[in-house]
Amino acid sequence: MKRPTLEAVAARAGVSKSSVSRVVNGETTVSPAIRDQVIQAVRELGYVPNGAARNLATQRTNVIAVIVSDPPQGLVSDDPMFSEVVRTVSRELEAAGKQITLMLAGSAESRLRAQQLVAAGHVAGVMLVSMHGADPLPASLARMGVPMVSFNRPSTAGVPYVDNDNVGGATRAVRYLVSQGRRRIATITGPLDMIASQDRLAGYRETLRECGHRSIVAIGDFTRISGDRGMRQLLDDDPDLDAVFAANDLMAIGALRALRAAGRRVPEDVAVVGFDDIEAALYTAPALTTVRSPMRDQAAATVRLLLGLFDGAPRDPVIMPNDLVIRDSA
Amino acid sequence: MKRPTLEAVAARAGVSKSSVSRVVNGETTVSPAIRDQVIQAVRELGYVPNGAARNLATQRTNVIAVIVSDPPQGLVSDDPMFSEVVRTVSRELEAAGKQITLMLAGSAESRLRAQQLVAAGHVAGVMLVSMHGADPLPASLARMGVPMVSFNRPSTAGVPYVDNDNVGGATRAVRYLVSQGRRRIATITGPLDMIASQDRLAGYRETLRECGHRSIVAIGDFTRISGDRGMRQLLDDDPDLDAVFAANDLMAIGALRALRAAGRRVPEDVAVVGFDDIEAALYTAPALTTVRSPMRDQAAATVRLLLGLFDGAPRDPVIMPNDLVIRDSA
DNA sequence: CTGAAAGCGCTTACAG
DNA sequence: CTGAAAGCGCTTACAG
Repeated sequence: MKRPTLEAVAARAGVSKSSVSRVVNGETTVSPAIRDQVIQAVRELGYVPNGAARNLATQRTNVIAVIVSDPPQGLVSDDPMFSEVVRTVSRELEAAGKQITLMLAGSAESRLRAQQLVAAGHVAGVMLVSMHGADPLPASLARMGVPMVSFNRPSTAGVPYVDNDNVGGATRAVRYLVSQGRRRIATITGPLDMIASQDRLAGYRETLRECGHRSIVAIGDFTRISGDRGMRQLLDDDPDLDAVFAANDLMAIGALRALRAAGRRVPEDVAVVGFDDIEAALYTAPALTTVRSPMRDQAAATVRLLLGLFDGAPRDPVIMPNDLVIRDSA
Repeated sequence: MKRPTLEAVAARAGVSKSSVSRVVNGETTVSPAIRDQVIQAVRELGYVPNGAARNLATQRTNVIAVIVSDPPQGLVSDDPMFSEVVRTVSRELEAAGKQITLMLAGSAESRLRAQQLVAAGHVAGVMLVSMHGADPLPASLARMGVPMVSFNRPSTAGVPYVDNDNVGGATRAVRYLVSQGRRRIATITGPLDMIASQDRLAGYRETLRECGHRSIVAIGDFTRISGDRGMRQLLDDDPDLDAVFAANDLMAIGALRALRAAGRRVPEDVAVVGFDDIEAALYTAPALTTVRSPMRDQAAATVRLLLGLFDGAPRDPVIMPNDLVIRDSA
């Protein structure tokens, strides 16, 4: 049972293919009589236009590639931020009539596949999510001239992006700790090849310097386990520390576990501040004080930025504000 | 700067379009001489076949639609299982040379969009994720004859699926609690329009009945907050309960918070067992005893099942085993 | 093994 | 407003 074609509809309605095409595409230059017959025939036959044929004829597609830089172990996609972003992005994109093709571009071969997809003309636009600085993909896609935006500031210049105020957020977190009388304030960073990690670390460093305190740094990778390990290491290196700023909530959760294991009370002995305000932050013991990043808004803004590109809208970066949510851990 | 076509390659290589097509598609019936010239020309021109044209000519596509039943609030996609499944599925599908289009089909209009996509011939196969029982989508897609599998047992008969042993897992959890001397064992269920929830509840009920204990049930929806609320309600209704089986880890995390707030010690006063063994289960205080569901394997198996459909492989359901992981909460 | 030709199902100037 | 015709860029019998 083959699917009905435009031609079948035309035959059924007793009009030309051109007219059917016009009606189907909502053009207004069609007489009501013809329109009705066509609509009738479409309904009777259950006609739905063939997507491939349409794409070929128009030389367009409405597919947006959402490319998530995800290493094989799945560090990124384990992050609740990932779900949040993917969900919001697909909802918004769908609402705009776009189709989304999801690509996890962690390996060299998956990056190649992403390039092929764009090269094959399958894709009208690209949205990059959490690219690592060293990733060559943004640059090579940019060279192909496909409209592209990035969720998070990418290291490739010239790609429009949306981010939240990472430096400012870290600054607020550290200032708050200082204001609470904390003096030995450590940090656990994200992977340093990501701009967000660099910015949060910069905010931390800068603020401590201004306050005349020294930096105590452990390098993590945004996973819980790296937060746990980072915290243990910090405790080893500097048993007298009285606060830690984790560059995301997942690592803060790991740090809480390490502190528990070490018998330190939170916040009495060590204050803990995270970053992101994922839902889990409400369920830790004690509940996590953290910088709330406006992921949903940020994702929606990224979609708008991409959609705007198709209409020649300005490509200016968007930086969204964030704020400190004070709970019980600091 | 237009992209080069097959025709351009043919001209450059001094051969026919047919030959170029054959080489590009890896057919073996081509003389080495021609093959080399074509490969050379392809390289020089940077030729990549136009996807739409190919799809139209072959009447095929390699796009797999991954349809996630996600209500507007995003209950499902908040779940770490979601990320895990989406990640594994896309990795496996990509490895098989398939492209994935992600659809969050929570609303009536997004369901319609999914149908249109399939009707337009854009999709070679469909993978359903966590459909609610009442969802009409599986049935209507099945009617269109598109190859389809479901991650999780769907309520629509005839759709091949992969699941894990929900009844067995719940049974193991409850048996363990009984073996530890617990007598008043409550449960917090998932949304009851999902088969997984029904099965886990059935396992719980059945086991308690066999042991001569009565059921104490609160209805949740797989979110942390519903676990918290469910637990409070259970505590109100039956202050003497000494154990709770949460139908997933997220709700167990919520229950832990409620128990903390109520001043109950875990596991001394109340034992808690979850289901899924998400990574967060390792970071709760105390660490969560839970039924480990083999999400990654299950996702991979679902992909294999779908791929098998294209080769006429058997459509038998696959049920994967799970096991109880004993930690500190019970 | 190779090539000319038809066909996939649409859209879109163009003429009327 | 309507229709005939060309064209989008491939694939694939078919003949040689």
